[in-house]
Amino acid sequence: MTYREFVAEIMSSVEDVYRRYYRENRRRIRIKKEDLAVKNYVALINAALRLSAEKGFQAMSMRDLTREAGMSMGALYYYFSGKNDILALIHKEGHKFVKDMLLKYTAGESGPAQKLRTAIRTHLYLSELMRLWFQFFFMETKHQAKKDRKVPIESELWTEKLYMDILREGARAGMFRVDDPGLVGAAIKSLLQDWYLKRWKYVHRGIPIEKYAEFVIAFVEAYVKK
Amino acid sequence: MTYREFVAEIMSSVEDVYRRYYRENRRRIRIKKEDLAVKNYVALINAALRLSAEKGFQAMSMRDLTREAGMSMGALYYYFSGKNDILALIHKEGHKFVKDMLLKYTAGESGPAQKLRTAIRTHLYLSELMRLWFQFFFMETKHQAKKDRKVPIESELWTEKLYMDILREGARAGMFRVDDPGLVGAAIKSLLQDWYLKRWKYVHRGIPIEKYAEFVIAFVEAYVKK
DNA sequence: ATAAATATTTCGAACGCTCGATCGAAAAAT
DNA sequence: ATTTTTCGATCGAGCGTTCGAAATATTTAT
Repeated sequence: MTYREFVAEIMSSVEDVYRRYYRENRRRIRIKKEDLAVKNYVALINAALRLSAEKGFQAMSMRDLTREAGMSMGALYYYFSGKNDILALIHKEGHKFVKDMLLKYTAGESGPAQKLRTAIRTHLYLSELMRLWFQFFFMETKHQAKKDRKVPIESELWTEKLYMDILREGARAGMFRVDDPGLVGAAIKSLLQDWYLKRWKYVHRGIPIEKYAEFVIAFVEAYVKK
Repeated sequence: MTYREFVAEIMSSVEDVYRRYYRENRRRIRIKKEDLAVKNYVALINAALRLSAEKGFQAMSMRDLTREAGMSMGALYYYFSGKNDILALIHKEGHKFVKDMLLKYTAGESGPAQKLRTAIRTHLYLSELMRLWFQFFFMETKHQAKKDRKVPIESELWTEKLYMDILREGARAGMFRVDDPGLVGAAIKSLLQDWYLKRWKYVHRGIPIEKYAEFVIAFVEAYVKK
């Protein structure tokens, strides 16, 4: 599957993220009309992700955000009851979306070899489609209060476990040789992360995402192949 | 070489970093006594690195810094003419130190195979010894003005070139099979980075640094081995 | 050797500014 | 007529930086 095909398939599910957030938090949210809320959450989160990528979430002021989203301070506080709500939305809904998509795409595969390839490819494609989200996950996690670090840490461990389970399954089936699935799982995550954390490097060298996916798969398989 | 041995060898060179900074910037710096300056730069940068790791450089206030270093606001501004000077010191002197050490340790090795192993091990050990520096390099680069991103970007590309050159040398000597040394170099950097960016994971699992070094070397060699 | 004079360093209050958040009034939708 | 949403001025707190006075260290004069 090429990246283009992947995007075409998945694009429609994106707005659902905001609709679910609105429905789950109706009581807190002062806006009553769902469609209006969803429309403005899309604009606000896109603006917040853009500004956070530029200067960091901390350095982004609520005034910056209103300017970027074309909204006043007063209106903004009808959608979020504070700056921290924005951070929480991105982390919580974002990680849930990633998890759902990874599960959906890997569930269809039969053998561990093919499952490993599909997981890597889907994960990489997702990180490209949601580039600003992934960058946000990483950059804006470190310096949070303990309780706000829970979601990102659990998500990190969950995806790593996804890879570990595939590797173990392959080892049981006699297809892989894996002495330490934990280290290999961490290595896969690290290689995938490099694509969006050092994006400027790969863009500058003109490396297409499909080629990078092939490279990561080959790199990992060289180590686990019997 | 174990990590302990490496630390014992290198520790003494650390204070030199501050002494050189002071001598090269004497004109700007309002403190006249070199030893006093060096002593307080050590305390100030250590405090700045600790606070930056905790809450990020942006979120660290100059008042936080004076509290952590046991110094008043007025005194602080005798050592730095602004918050940005602190950032610049860490980036510039830090990267220079890393480069010097990598060169020093890899220069001694003869063949490309041994050179690759030594580079990986030295790089990893350095990142552990200077953990807060490396974390700072990564976290505090993204959101800087263009001109302040130059040093980190050049350093990233320099170390990657170090690996690329070793890989090419090995390919010429017929010892390695490397189709794309750029991608392999980037992958090595990514794996090394994971050690200090996701340190909590490795600490939590009780993986010693020597074991991780062996893993990275084995992982890379499995791919480049003919 | 000691006191006076000078140079160096430290101190914390104060300044101007921007921040996140609030609020009552205006506008728009129902 | 009522509800819902938007607006931008306003608040107190905290920011980076400055500054004149106090404290300390060093040099000079006696």
